[in-house]
Order: sequence, then structure tokens, then C-alpha cells
Amino acid sequence: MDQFTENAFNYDAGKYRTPDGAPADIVIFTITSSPRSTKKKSLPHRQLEILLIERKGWPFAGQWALPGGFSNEKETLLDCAKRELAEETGVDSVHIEYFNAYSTPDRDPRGWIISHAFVALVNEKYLEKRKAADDAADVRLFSVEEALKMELAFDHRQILLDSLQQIQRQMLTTTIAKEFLPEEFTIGELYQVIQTVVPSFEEKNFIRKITATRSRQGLIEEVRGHDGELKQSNQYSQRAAQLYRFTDYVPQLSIYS
Amino acid sequence: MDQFTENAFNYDAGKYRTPDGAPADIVIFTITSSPRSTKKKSLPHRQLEILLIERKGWPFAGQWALPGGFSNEKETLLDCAKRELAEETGVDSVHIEYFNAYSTPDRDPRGWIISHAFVALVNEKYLEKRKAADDAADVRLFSVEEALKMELAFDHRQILLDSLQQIQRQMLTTTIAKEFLPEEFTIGELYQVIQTVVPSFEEKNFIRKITATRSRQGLIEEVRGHDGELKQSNQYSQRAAQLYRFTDYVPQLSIYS
DNA sequence: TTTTAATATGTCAAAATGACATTATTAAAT
DNA sequence: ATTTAATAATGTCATTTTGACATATTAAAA
Repeated sequence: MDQFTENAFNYDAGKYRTPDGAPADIVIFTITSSPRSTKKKSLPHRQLEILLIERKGWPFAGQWALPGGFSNEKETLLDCAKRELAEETGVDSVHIEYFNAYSTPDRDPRGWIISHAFVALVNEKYLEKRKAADDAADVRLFSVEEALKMELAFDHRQILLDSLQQIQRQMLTTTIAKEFLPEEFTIGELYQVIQTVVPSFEEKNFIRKITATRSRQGLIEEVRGHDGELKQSNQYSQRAAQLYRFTDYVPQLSIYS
Repeated sequence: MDQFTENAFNYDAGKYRTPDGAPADIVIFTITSSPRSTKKKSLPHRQLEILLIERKGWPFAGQWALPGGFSNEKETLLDCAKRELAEETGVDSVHIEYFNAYSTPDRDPRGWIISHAFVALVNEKYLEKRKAADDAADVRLFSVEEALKMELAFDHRQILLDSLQQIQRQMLTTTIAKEFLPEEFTIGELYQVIQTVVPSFEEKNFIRKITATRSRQGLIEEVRGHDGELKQSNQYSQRAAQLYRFTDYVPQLSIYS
């Protein structure tokens, strides 16, 4: 006999202990790019980074933690996560997704608090303003590598590990690469983004596979200018590279085909 | 300033409203099989079904709902879900997986209650005892089709829809088919199980694709008897069919290869 | 004996893959 | 003016895979 089987007459929500809060924590991923050389045209160095906040109060004061906050009864967890994301980054309407719940007893010294973890993917262009403003602030980006070496608050290291595995899988099975790319991009950029998230990724003849229209029903398509000419870019190379964009095609993968 | 930034001195967990409970709800899927004919050897009719419970008390008394119950502060949500699953089906150690949180305000008339949804996949062989015992009981299996036509309690229809989409994706991208099959199975059975969950699934030359060792690094392997001879079954057909089992190979899918 | 339902193999052109080598482009350096 | 460097793209070709159909196997049932 559990609470569900009580009837209106004897129902009393207060007779069991209830949680002490329902927070949303967000792993905010971005890929930063920095020039590898000042003189020549070359692809930038790219790095997967996450945003962390230095805690001021108890518990875990002085330690770095994932951004997050408690939700209230008037909003969904997604709304809460979006609100927190907007507070930390100043952006809304980016890719954000529910991901897992963390409920190990005593994971939070403040009480019985189940954390709801979200993953957000933010293009670095949205973080540029912020970046300038907080040198030596209590909010900053860390490379995932760095972050994993740190002692993070709560079980946030585990949350980070799990979220990393999640976006590595998604990078190869969905089109989330687009979240880290400009609208129009070169094959080289796309390849770099994939490798930044999944270092082991390697595909010989990548350009041929990705641009072969037959099998992959046009995952990406060539960009053309107003004049109908193929639009190219020589930002990274002497030889101009064709620009592509993602189509709205949703690939369906199967281990049985 | 949120609760995370309070310090030990002025921290007071009671100053915000807190949730009125943290339940786990479970979508328990099974595939039932029933003979299509009494006389001839033929493949059975298979149907995807879920387990529902008729509610006795407020709220939603008399309506059918997903099995579930409130968790307590001494256990994880997964422990809670496993406990509920064991109560309803008498089985433990089956495939069970966290899936999503449902937090729409007022989704539960009893208060602010965020539900944690799990998916469990149970082989029908574990439900056989139970099935016999409760004709006309308040716990029974419904085909997914039926269930979607009913007025389920809470937002359980939405949870069902989401979980269905989830296992359809997983059926094609992971080896969850094994949860619905005996240890040793024929290609025909495997094909049927996939189609039962994903009706649109169709693969010409399925047997050749699935048994070609080169590409799919041995997703399944032939079963041999003690004598080293290939083990076959003529349960469903005149001509004996080769028996296979899943290997522990984990397929890695990619839209870029 | 013939039919039947499921299982399995034969055939063969078309397409995709894998592994390398080669060519193209052109701003920047010399 | 010539060379260099970095990225982009194509050439080649043997090997595999796929797609679409036709054909064979088996043993119980009609």
C-alpha cells in the first residue's frame, strides 16, 4: 500500500518525508577555437569546454560546480534549466536536453535532493561577450580535460562523465555537430568538430562519404550564392573549400541494415 | 542568489516550497506470443504489451495507470523502480532503465510531484505465473494499441508515447531485442521481435546481412551443441532453422561512416 | 502426392568501401 | 618571380556490400 492507493478521505501528503528541493544542473558544453598560427591560413585549434561556477557558500564553498538552481512548482524542470542557462550565458533558444537524474542518498548535505541534469550545447559565438567580461571571475570555461582533474562539488564529476559519454554518442548518431558550427561550414570544420568531441573519430575518404547523395539522403547540402554559383570559403586554406549546410534530414540508424 | 549560494549560517532548506514526493513510474514492456494455428508449424502472433494497474483511491480512482510508487530518502530512484517492478511482476534483475522526468505543474492533483519514468523490458516467460493468477484482477497486460486508446491516469499516456519512441529507437540501435528472446533463437524469431516493436521495419536479405561476419563484427553467432554440430530448431518450420545467440559485441553506429 | 510455411542459398548488376596516391589552389614567405 | 605550406579534392582499383528476385530444402498436413 503506497500513497497512490490512498483515497481523498485519508490522503495526507505530509505523512512521508518529502524531498528538500528539485534542482536542475546543467552541463554547458561549447567548443572554443583559437588560431594555431598568426601568420598563415590554417585550421584553428578546437577544444571542448564546459562552464563551471565557483561556489561561495555552504556546502562545497570554494569548489567549482555545474551551474544550476532549484526549480519551483510553477515551472517545468526544462523551464528551470533554461532560466539558469540564460542567467549564466545570456542566451536562450539553444540546444538543451534533459539527460539524467541523480538520486544517491546523501549526495547533497543539505538534505534529500534529487538533481536533474541537463546538457546544453552552446556555440562559442554566444559566449564571446561574456568571455571578455569575466577574467578572474567566479564563472569560467574549463576544458573537459581540466575539469575532470578537479574536485568538483557534489557528484558533479560523475554528471560530467555521463554527459560526456552522452554527447559523444550523439555526435556520431545525430546532427548535434550543427550546434557547434556556423550555419555554413566546410567539411574540414565539420571533421574537426566531430574529432573535438570524439577524439578517436577517424574516417578515411570522409568528404566522399559525407557528400555522396545516394546513401546518406543528403545529410548536408552545398550552399549556393544569390547567383546560383557554389559558395566557397578560403578562410582556412589557400584553396577555397566548398561551404555546406545541414539539411533537415534526420538519419535513421540501424544495426540490422 | 539561489539556495546553492547560501552558507551554513543562514541556510534554511525550509524557506522555499519543496516537492511533495518523488515517485518512480515504470513502463513495463513485454512481448506476448500466441500460436496462430493449432495444427501447423508456424510462427506465433506477437504483440507488444504493457502492464497497467487499476487505481483504487484518489486521484484517478477507477482509471488505469502505470505501476509506480514514491521513493524514500534512503534509496536511489533506480532502487525504487526495481522494488516496484518486483512487487508487480515478481522479477528482479531484468532490463530497467531511467528514461525521463515529468514535471509539468499540476500534473498531479496531490501536489508538486515530479515523476521519474523508467522503462523495463521483461521477457514473457517471467510473467507466465502472474498471468494465470489474475484474470479480472486490477493488474493486467494491455496491448500498446489498446492502452493508447484508454484514458490513463495523470500524464501516463504521454509517458507511454515517449517510452514507446525510446524503445523503438533502441530496438534498431542496440541489442535490446535479446530481452524479448530466449537465449537461443532463430533469425525468424529475431525478425518478428524487431517488427513487433517497430512495425515499419523491413529488411530484404535480412538473414544474409545479420549473419555476414565481416561488417557487423558478429552481433550474433551460431549455437553449437556438445558435439560441435550446429544446433537447429524446427519449432516453427518444417525445415530446421539455425539457432543463434547474441554475442557481447556492442555495435557502434555513426551517421558519418 | 501435393501443398504449405518457414528457412536458406544462387545469381548478378550496381553501389559503396578502403587504402593510397595524386592533383589543385593560392596566399604568404622567400 | 618562385617556392612553400596547408588544406581541399579527385583518381584508381580491388574488395565488399546491397538490392532485387529466383530457386531449393524440409517434413507435417491436406
